[in-house]
Amino acid sequence: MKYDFAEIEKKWQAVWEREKPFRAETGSDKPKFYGLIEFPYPSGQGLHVGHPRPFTAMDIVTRKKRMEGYNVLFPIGFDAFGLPTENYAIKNHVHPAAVTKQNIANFTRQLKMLGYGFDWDRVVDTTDPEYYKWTQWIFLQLYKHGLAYKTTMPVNWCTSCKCVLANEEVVEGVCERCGAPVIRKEKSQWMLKITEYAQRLIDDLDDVDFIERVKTQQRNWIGRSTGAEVTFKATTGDDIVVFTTRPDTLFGATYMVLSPEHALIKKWMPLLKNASEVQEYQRVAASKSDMERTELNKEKTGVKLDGVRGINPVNGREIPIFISDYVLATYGTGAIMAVPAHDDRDWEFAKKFGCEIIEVVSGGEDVQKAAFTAKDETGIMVNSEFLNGLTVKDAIPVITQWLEEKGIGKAKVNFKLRDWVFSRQRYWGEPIPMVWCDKCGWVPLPESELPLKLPEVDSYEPTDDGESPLSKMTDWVNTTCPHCGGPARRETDTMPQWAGSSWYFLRYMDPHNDKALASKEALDYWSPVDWYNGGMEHTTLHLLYSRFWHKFLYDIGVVPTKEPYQKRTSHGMILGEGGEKMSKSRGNVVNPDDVVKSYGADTLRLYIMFIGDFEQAAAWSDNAVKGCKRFLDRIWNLAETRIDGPETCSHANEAAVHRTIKKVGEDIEAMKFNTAIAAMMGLVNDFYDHAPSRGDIKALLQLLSPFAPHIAEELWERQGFEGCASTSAWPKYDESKMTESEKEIAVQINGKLRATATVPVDADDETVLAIVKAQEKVARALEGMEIVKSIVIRNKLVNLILRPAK
RNA sequence: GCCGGUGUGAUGGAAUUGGUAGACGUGCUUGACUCAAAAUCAAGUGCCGCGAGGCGUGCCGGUUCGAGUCCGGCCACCGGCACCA
Repeated sequence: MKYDFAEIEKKWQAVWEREKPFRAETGSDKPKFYGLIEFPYPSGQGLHVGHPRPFTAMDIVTRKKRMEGYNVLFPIGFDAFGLPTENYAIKNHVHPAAVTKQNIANFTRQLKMLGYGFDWDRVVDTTDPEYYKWTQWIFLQLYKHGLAYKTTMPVNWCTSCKCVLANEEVVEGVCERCGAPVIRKEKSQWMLKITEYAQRLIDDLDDVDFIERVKTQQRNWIGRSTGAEVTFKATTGDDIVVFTTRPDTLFGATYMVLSPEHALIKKWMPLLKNASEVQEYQRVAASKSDMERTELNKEKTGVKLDGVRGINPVNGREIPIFISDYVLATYGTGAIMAVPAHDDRDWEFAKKFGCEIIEVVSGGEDVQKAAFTAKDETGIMVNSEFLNGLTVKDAIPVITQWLEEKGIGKAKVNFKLRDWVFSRQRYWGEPIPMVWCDKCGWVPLPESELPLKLPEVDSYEPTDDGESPLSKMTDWVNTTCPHCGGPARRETDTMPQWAGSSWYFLRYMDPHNDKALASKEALDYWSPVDWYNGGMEHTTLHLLYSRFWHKFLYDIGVVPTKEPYQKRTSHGMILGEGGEKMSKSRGNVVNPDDVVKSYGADTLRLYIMFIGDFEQAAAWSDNAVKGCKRFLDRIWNLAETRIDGPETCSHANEAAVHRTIKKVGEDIEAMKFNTAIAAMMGLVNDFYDHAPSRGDIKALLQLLSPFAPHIAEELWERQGFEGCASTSAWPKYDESKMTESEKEIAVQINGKLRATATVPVDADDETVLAIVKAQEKVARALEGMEIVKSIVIRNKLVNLILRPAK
């Protein structure tokens, strides 16, 4: 009979649907294993072939863990709030909830079609009021602990989405999602104080097992720098506080620069002789978008304040003050001391504006020609009074202590990370459970009133004036103050998409709980997530946000661990046939439905794992898919009919079987799925040379089961093995059975490969050398030569170093 | 500019971590089966050379009996951050 994948896959999916072999049991005695994948956004296009890569990978890992005796939690859900659904709803005049329901049904069908061992009893949907009740609850806790606040500030505004974006959602000046330009807009926004957790978000990376590039990227984004805050006096008597990472260069500070938005400028304006010039510069700077401001980094601009000067606190020298947009209002104190001799940007500015350049670190080239920025031992302090002769490294603590003693400065740590802009002016998101009362200010909704449900509205259109569609719902907006009972208005902005995904992995632990986001028992049992695989694109978004929320929940005693995820890995993208990104416009999109129809889910699963290094991007190839189908066909041919005999390995295949068990097991743990599959292919090739025994086939089916579960189960049944392949015990290997009695080794002469020789395994050096020297090729090479040195590497090679005999 | 990564046949990619470079898959060539094709099975396939042999892991050098792997110096591409003081 032919391998009828369609029939087989249908059959086993029905069995799994009925018998639920992948259900996780909270509180079981077995060791627990919680494997997590990023839950998909249920878009109208359905599953993309990119999805099965991380999904299949974690399915394989968890299926193996289950076979190893773990109580596995491998859940799935839907991150269903978001703009594409809302936009689709607007365009087609349907309710976003209806669209969401439809899309989830389609995704569910596709995920089941691929045979994933999810626990389908734990599905979560972020748009379900029973779910977002708890998202709102967490927001209220953040508010009550002073970590949510509303403030008016310039924010990133996407001109196309008509919505505010978080800093993390702006990539190179454009919207991360739609690519439209982002401008700055002054708006009142809910903010979350992620900056309060900046240090811990960096520190605790040391305790988790994340791949290095994830850690580096997060550290980079949080952007910690150490230095000092120093107070300069102005000639007006005002304090100008600056932040510097190079307090050692303080004697070289020859001017100061304030950001155009700095508060002191307004105060000084009446004193300035060039006030109109300064105001004009401020106006131009304000009108620039972030993109313009950063793109225009070729030429520095600025204006000198005429009428106010600064005083360098280390030597009392009066120095000019400039305003320039190369100093950012949002970082440090919005003011800097400029040391042109040792900072490239300051140097460039000084050259243009004719500022003095004083060398205070020697060891570089002429500082009049270029700034000398080295911070290592190569530089020695000069022109710096009590710092002279010290290295930069040694000077920093000395000057910092001096500043502290004089009361004009102190050591300071700064972060690039900004607080999280948490409001969105859209409909399809969680309502923010806050009420504005003219008398009481912002008042949180009582927890008993959660969930605060989204009202039905006629139009989901975002408004051009930047107000949420909810603001037009006067019935909903107008309410009473929970505090004083007077008239009040609801907040009409909604939460960003990242809200629901910041804690969903907790809900999986106890998804139907209506008393808490999850029971203490479930949280204690399942926390933390043991292994979380997801995309690199979420490193400074979802991954960072959810670590922040989790730390907060830990602080208020809701969750038992400091970190949500013990291990984080990441997969590469699946590209189109030519190596280009898949897109509708290129016409190179591969639909999983089509692949499953032509080749079956098992082939797709196998191919997507065989396609290349899991962490690297890989291009789809229709031909290579066929190779995986061929592999399954060959297994089918071997095992379709029952092989009788004892369930032990055959003599001919024993070593290969044991080696493959070891290799596949280790490779799954290391996410080297491609080589695990290659090893199984090699074993099947061996079976074509030496017919497999009943035991040989059993081991193969068990190894195959996590990768291609349907065919493995079908053949398992046909062979009449006990139970199911997917619930059988993962096979064990025996190191002593892994090697044959003889081994082919390399024979080198003067380091060059000249022959090979077959020697008994673990033979002693003399025996090996005797065999090698007896080889014809070697004997010929030895003529007229003497052996200077013989190197024997056991079971690997022999290297003979020769020279002409005297 | 700073940080991280990658560079191996026609091609996707392997290489037990210093020990026979190219596993496994694709493609290609040849043979078997077939009227034929597809499918399948078998053999071959790094480059140059009829051959002996020589060359070969981005480039140049070094360490070593031995380097894809280690060290020094470059080049190219990809990703992150970026007037962050």
